[in-house]
This record gives sequence, structure tokens and C-alpha cells, in this order.
Amino acid sequence: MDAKQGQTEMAGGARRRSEAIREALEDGIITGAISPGAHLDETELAERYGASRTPVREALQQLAAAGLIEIRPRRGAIVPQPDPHAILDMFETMAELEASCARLAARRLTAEDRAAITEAHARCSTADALDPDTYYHRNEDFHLAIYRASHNRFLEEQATALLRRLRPYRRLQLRLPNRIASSLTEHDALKDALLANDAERAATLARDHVQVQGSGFGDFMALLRAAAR
Amino acid sequence: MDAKQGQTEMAGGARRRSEAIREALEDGIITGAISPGAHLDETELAERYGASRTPVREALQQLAAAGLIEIRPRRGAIVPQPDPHAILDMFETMAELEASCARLAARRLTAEDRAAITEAHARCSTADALDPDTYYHRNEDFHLAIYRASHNRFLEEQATALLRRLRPYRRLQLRLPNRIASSLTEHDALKDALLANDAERAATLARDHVQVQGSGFGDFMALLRAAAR
DNA sequence: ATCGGACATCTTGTATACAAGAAAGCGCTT
DNA sequence: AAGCGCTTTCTTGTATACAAGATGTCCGAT
Repeated sequence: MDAKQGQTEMAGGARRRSEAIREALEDGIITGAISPGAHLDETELAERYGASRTPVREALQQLAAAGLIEIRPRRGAIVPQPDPHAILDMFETMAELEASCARLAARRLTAEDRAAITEAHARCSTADALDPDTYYHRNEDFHLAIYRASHNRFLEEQATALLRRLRPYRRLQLRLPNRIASSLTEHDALKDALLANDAERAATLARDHVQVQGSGFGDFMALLRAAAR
Repeated sequence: MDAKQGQTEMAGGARRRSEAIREALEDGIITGAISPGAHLDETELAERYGASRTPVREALQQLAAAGLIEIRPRRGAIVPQPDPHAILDMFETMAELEASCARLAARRLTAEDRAAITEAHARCSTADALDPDTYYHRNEDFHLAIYRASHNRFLEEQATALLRRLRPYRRLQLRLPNRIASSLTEHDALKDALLANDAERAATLARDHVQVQGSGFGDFMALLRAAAR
């Protein structure tokens, strides 16, 4: 990846350079284009994005504060390679946040929420089960619709941020055999509970849907190991 | 507050200046020494902390990424004056996170957890009910013990971060008449549910304990209004 | 008195230079 | 060959200077 490509990554609008660089780096980390374990060299990044070190450093400060990278004083920034325990902790927390969103959503559904959730579910159903990427995007839209339907802006933001952070691993999950089919079934039950205003049932279904548990646990761990190679 | 005081605030250890400035500012915001609505002038802060603008800017980037301040491009950083709706959203999310911590803790208690929670509760009980500040600190220790007992490091960090962010408002709550007494009663029931490994009951008690609801709602809103003057 | 435009001032965003600490390399001794 | 100490190089942390945008002030026209 050369300097011109970096500058293309952050094209668009009269934004601060530091902000554009932060977004480009965040995307690279979340999509895996920047590998876990990678050292982020300020001078190299400055060249790549056609800027001085200053906005690069500011971008790195922001990423560190958001927990996406680690800055070791005087030794530079790295993209951490989370150990499987940390990933599981994050998934468990994601499950809890999704359960909270579902419980609140089930009690607060507006007509717009109902329509949005129903449509998002329908779009998941029509995605080709052999195409995990399309399913992945529509699956995410379904989840986002539930966060929004909680009508708690702060909770929505927290859940969305963690969803973004877990993207690489959530993509992995969809590669397991039959995972898309079972995901769809779970979505269906969850949609029904939401539309029926059954808060506790929605919370339980949402938590179980996201939680890495049972036979999926070993499969997921195996995928993590394979992805780390 | 003059320049010498700023430098005293960040004394201690061979840390990066930007880190020390961030911590000092964060504390100022959380304790209310830096008022909501305040404009954070880089040049003034640099003078105050005896540094150049560069580490000040880096500290501000971190604070913005953590959601404690807002940076408006080319117009500077302010400490936002959250509207009451945003505060309530944060409290509701806090209640959900505390419910999650309590549920997981009730299922995972070690002997150390039991001792820590029991002791923290006992210390709350011996605090002078006429001294909200002492009670406030011990109350917080009780909550932190529960987060730790969840044995989910990520969830513990998220809950702790939000607890810190809500400190000004949680302090306000303890000034309501009889709030300390009712808080103690609720802690007692929560401790019992935890020690009895009753996950669902613990979750419900924890959520209700933190949630701003019922007759406490109007009282809390009145306190917010008074505090904004 | 009010409004609009021009200019000055202030503050932020970024580039560049210098200082400081960490890591790597090299040579010598055991 | 391994270990240690010294020197060099590299990278990060910070200070300073310059550029750019926002805000405030002043003056003239109506």
C-alpha cells in the first residue's frame, strides 16, 4: 500500500486531517487490513496520508482513547492482538448490551420501529445463504434497528461502538457451517418477541443470539486460532 | 486557579505530559471544577500546566474520543452541558450495565468476591448518614466490588468508565432526603441476592437501585436544574 | 440608530525542528 | 559463543512557527 492509496482512503470533504486519518485507520483496523500486532509508525503513516506527523499523532491519541490501539510511551503504537479471553469478554458484554436494547425496544416500539425491524428481517431472509458478506451487512442492519428502537441514544451509541469493534470476529462467525440458517431462525423468534412487546423474552433471545456458547464455543475458538495464522 | 496550581495537579511520576494533562482535565470535569459549558482554551491550558500547546491538544483529543468533551473544528473544545434527556439515557444505561454485572456476579462469586462485597456493604452501613461524601465513596466501592465479581474484564471497564462519568450526578442524588437510608436498604437486598446466587433477582435489584424512576424522577430533575444555576 | 463590509485579532490546525528515550549495532572481554 | 558496555540510529514527545478559519471591532452608508 503506497502513499497515493492512503490519500485516496481519506478523500472527501473539508474535514480536519486528523479526523480523516483516524477514520481511515479505524476502518483498516476493523476490516483487518491493518493486522493485529502491527506497529503503527508515525512517519510512515504521515507519508502514506500525505500529512505531517502532527495529525497522525492526534489520530493515534483518539484511537487509543477508544481502546482500538495501545500507545506504549516512547515506544510507539500497536494494534493489540487480543487474547481469546478478552474477545469472549467483549462478546459477553455485547450480548448484555443487545439484551438491554431488546428489552427496552420491546417496551417502546413505535410504528416506525416495527416497520424498520420487520423490513430489516425480511432483507436478511432474502439474502443468499451462500453469500456471507451480504448476509453480514443485512444482519448488522437488523441489529442496528433494534438498538435504535431502544430509544436510548447513549445505549445505542455504546452498542454500536462495540458492534463495530467486534466486526472482524462477527464476520468469522458467519463462516461456520449452517450459522446463517440458525442466525435467521433466531432473528425470527427475536422479531416476534419484539413485535409482541415481550420484553423479557426478547432480552433472553437477544442475549443467547449473540453469546458465544455451547458447541459454538469450540468452533469459534478454532476459527480465532485459524485467523491468527 | 493560576499556572502553579495547574502544574501541581499533574505532579507525580515520569509520565507523558499529555497523559498527565488529560488526567488532570478529566478529574476537573468529573468533579465539576471545570464547569459544563466551559470553553477549553489551548493557550491558557498550556500556560496553566507549564507545557506547550502540543500535549494539551493531545490530551484534548483523548478526552473527546472518550466523550467527555466536544471538539468543534476550528472553534475549540467545550465541556458539554448535557441536556437532562442525555443524563437520563446515561443513567438508564448505567442501570443496565449494573444489572448485567450483578447477574454475572451472582453466578460466579468466588470466596474473595463474597468477602469483598460483604465488607464493602458493612463499610457503607457504618458511614455516618449525615455525611454524604463518606457514604458516596463507600457506596462506590460497593458497586465496584460487584463489577469485579462479574469476572468479565471488559464489562468491568465499561461499567467503571460510565460510573466515573456519572459521578457528578450520582453525588447529587445522595443529597436527597432519606436517599442514603433507602440506598442502604437496597444494597442490603442486593447483597443478599448476590450471596444467594440468585442471578435474576440480583439483576432486577441492581437495575432498580440505579435507575432514576418513580417519585425520585422529579426530585432528581429539580436537583439537576438547581445544579445548572 | 442600524446594518453591512472591511480589517484586525484571536484561536485552532498543521508543519517543522529539536530533545529525549529506546532499540540496534559493534567491538571487546571472558 | 555469550555477555557486556558503548555508540549510533531510530522513533517518539514536545516546542515553536506558520497558515487558515472564526470572531470581534470599527467605520461608513442609509
